[in-house]
Amino acid sequence: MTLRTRFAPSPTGYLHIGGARTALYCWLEARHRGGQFILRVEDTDRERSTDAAVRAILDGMAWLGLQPDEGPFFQTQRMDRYRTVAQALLDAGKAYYAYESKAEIEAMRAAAMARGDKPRYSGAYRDRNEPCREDPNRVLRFKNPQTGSVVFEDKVKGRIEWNNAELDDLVLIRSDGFPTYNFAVVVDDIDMAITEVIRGDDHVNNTPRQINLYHALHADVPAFAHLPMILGPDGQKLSKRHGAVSVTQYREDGYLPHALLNYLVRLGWSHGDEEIFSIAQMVELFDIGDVNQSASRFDLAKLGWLNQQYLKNDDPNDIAPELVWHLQRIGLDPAGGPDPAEVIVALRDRVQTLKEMAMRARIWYAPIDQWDEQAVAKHLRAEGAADVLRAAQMKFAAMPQWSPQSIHLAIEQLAAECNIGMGKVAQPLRVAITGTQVSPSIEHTVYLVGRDQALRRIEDAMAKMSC
RNA sequence: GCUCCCUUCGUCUAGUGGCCCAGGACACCGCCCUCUCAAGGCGGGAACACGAGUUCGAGUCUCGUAGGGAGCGCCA
Repeated sequence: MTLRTRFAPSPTGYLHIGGARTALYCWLEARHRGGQFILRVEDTDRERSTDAAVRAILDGMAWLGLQPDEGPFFQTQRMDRYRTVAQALLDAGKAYYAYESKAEIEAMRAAAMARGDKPRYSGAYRDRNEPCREDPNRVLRFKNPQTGSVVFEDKVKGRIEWNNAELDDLVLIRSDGFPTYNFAVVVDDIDMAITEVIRGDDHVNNTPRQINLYHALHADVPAFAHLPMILGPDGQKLSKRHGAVSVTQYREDGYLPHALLNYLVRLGWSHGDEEIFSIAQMVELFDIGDVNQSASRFDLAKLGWLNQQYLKNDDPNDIAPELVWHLQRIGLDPAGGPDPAEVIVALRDRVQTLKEMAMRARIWYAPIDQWDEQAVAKHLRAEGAADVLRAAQMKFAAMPQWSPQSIHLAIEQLAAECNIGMGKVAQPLRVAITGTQVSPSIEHTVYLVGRDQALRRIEDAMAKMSC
């Protein structure tokens, strides 16, 4: 039997970091073992599910490159199937109707708590064998075994044993006729032939009752792997407070999908001392059984470092479209300036994100809009700066070829001729070209702005100096 | 309250009884390089939650304590 995993988000919001890692692990496990990865949308909560959320999840997965082999399937389209299975369970005497109102159940829970038990349903209708009747409170409940225990070998957490006495008779079909989560998942996972259920460890508690359902339905029980949570930097549950939680927000913040994937795969899993993994390596090395058991915190600094690694090592031409996207986002016209791939090479040692890169690239795509007056005072109004700029301007105008190498040579010559250090040439030039005292190497700064623009900006700077 | 899960540097982790007076990475600090800012190179500080037990020997096995988390829904 081939291995099949599934990612089963509920469309009540965007794809968040925790969900993305679950999806990644499901996808990797399937790829690693030559199996299939299925996407199923758990939208039985009609109040909170939205089409926009479905789209957001699909977009997030597409951006990350986690394409499902099958799906998306939607639970709302399988209602008949759940009802059929529920009926079968009822006919087999493994389920029964119960008619308590919500208030009565509340009272039951309170009473159990008062006794020091966990709040649970009493099973009052379990053995009454009453004839079925119409009632707004009618739900179908599962006859959970009352004795013995459920044992399963979790691929991440190890052996987990649960006493059936701890479990109450869960609702299968709600009073509105819709299936509950625990019932729908089991039916779906059976129908979709899922062999390995990988999900967040907030589901461990559901697993024993689901296993009992598998047994009642005479189905093979899949393997389970429960992933520890991802916490915010402060150790608290990840939330909007912590900045970006949505995967698409990471695109907007300038991260490469590969970097995010790499960060996520290392959060809870490792392979010796390795930090950087190509997608192919992840697929080759990942094993769900090697995943850690404890929760981990999200560390933006490390993601930033990883992102820069990819910025530095990927082919600039591959990254260029992403940079163009960011340039346009901040209102810059990529056509009105240098080749984005060359910009990437000039800036990738200096920034961690494409968003920062786009902002720093402004100097080449737009005129100087604001002068750093401190820089002007220090470098432009300095002794001899005017002569240096004039000389540079002449050299630049006369150069047969416009390239970083030739510019570098020209500046070196100029420094030698005037018998001054590189700094005395580079800094005034930098301020003239960019309006600030921080930019990439001077030859790239000058080169990327283009010859015409360089000559013009030097001219403007000299005009500024004299007034 | 009850049940279940978790616990190695600030963070992510290596470690499957001797190779560990605990290794790597990020972050931090220092030095070098240097036209600014970076990147890079070199170096530094920094952890086995606590207590018993098993063993010749424990980060590694067992039990307990403390701390953290999850679940206990006609939510998923």
